[in-house]
Amino acid sequence: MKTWLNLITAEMEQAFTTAGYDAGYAKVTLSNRPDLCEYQCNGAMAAAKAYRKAPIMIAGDVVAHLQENSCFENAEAVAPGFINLKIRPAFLAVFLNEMEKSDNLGVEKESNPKTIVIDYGGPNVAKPLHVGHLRSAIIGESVKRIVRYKGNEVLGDIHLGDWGYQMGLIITELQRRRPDLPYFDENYTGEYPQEPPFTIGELEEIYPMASAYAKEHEDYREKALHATYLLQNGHPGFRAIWQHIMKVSVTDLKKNYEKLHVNFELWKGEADVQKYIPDMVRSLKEEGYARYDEGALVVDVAEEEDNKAVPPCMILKSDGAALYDTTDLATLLEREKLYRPDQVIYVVDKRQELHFVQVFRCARKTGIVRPEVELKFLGFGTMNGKDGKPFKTREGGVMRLENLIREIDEEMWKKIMGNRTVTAEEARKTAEIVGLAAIKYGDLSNQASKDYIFDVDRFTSFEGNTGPYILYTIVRIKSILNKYLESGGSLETVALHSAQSACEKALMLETARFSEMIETVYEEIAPHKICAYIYDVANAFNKFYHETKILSEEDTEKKAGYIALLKLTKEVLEVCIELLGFDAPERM
RNA sequence: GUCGCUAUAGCUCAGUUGGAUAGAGCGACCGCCUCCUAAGCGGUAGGUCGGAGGUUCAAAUCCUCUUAGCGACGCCA
Repeated sequence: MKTWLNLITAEMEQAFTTAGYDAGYAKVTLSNRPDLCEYQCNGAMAAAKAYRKAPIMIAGDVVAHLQENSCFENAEAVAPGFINLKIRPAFLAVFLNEMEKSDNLGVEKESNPKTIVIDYGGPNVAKPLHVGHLRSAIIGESVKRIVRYKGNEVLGDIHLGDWGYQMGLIITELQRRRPDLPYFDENYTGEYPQEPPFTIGELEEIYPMASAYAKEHEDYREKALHATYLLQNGHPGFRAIWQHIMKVSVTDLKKNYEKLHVNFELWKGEADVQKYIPDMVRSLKEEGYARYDEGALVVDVAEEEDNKAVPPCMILKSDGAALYDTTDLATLLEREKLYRPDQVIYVVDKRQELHFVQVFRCARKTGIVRPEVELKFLGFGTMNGKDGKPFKTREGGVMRLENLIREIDEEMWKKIMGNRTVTAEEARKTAEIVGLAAIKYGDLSNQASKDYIFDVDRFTSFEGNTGPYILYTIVRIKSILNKYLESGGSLETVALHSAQSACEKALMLETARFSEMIETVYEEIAPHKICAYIYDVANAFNKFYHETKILSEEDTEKKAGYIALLKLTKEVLEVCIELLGFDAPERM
């Protein structure tokens, strides 16, 4: 099904063509002067130069050539050459009824579905999730849902940090506390225990303690580094501990991400790709891509057009150890091998951009990825506190994600209890649903690439452009539809009619934009445009609601038309919040 | 030092890829509940789009210069 804008542009193109002008000038856009018109076409002004004619002449010409019964109820040429357009209500109603009946509210699936891997999340095993992980999770999940909605095959990969120094630290600390464990007995030959020697609570206490201690004590640090080395080289006892750490930690991570409504198809990590590194390094050397520089093995990735120096991609440190360039290359290698993706999208802190430029270039140059694979870096900005500086706890420490969520839920709960008479238990559940919406909407309504200010008071507010306001609007619609059903109405038989009031038409025009909006969001990977859109829809609905008696409308035909419009509005809003990654409650 | 990003109302942000009088929300002020959730709706005040040039019928948007803030620049990830 064509998008609304394409549909009405097609009529304008037809008018341009019959008037003797290139159809390329016929693009119709949303009006920026709502007081004058609903849509406009500025093509006459662009065409003026090419045809050596006054723009107003062209505009008048085109208007005269519009078909008698076109989708435009009114078309007017205005100085210096604008064409102001008003939509014929009956035409709009027909479009919306078709949209309602179509499969995806009129959104076309990708004709050549791609296989896409999205790399987001990126938590470190054994370290608690903190606010720094929030943006990647929220944005990545939304991006995943958007590209999937368009019909692509999408794999979300959490890309765990599970192979680093933190593992050595934990092993070292565990050994200090419990040297009697079999993992540390070099002569031990039996099976290691099935049960992990720690709980998630202990693990979370061990890591920060060991990390701080190592900074103060050089010998301890050396030991942890050596333990890391032994682990990475297959020490059986340490491998067994590593397995325990992974199991305990991943279980906990799954629980936490679930709370955020973020889920991953792939729980791959750095450890999974270590096995590819030796062969990869060998072939990079053999094929002449890699060279030694100051003792380190590097691949040059600078290009002539660069106006800044792009340092080479480092494959091995001078001590022979791999580093993150290496791991990311090996990860691409594995993805090619296992999934053959058409596209890989990285949702990562924008400060890592240079690193990914290096990795992408190196992967292309050396043939680790096929030339046609699209590698995309989606950098996001920092989440700041009200003071404009990176978000911290009141004490100045790193804010744990759990605590942040708890704080928001608590705030939400207070507001719900203060305003409505619901049971405390229902309020708890609702607070969690609304709280998640508050956090996600607060994040996603900003452009991902920019830094933004995380303001609890503002995000949890029910007023203005917030998650709770959107949910409130949906709940209002649900409530009316439920009452309609209770009174014996059916949602199956209703159909939209031509708008009879300005606010009804405004709401219909907003809903009609849905598929066009999705196309833009998909092309630009811009979730914040979904937020801007649903805010417009919610405003249009609330105005309509305020001015229209729906359930008490006596003309049953008319009432059914209203109900159909509400139903469609609800569907649009629900698809949108689904793509943003949160749900609406039944009541609030 | 080099390169990049950002700068729009008191605050937080949009701005349909160059169009008409630059828009929202919050905060301030003023109205609207016998009525489907007032967690709503309407209105008033608030701007040299960081600054200076340029490109053209038209610039917040494109180009150059400039100021300020932030960030990245081989052996951490």
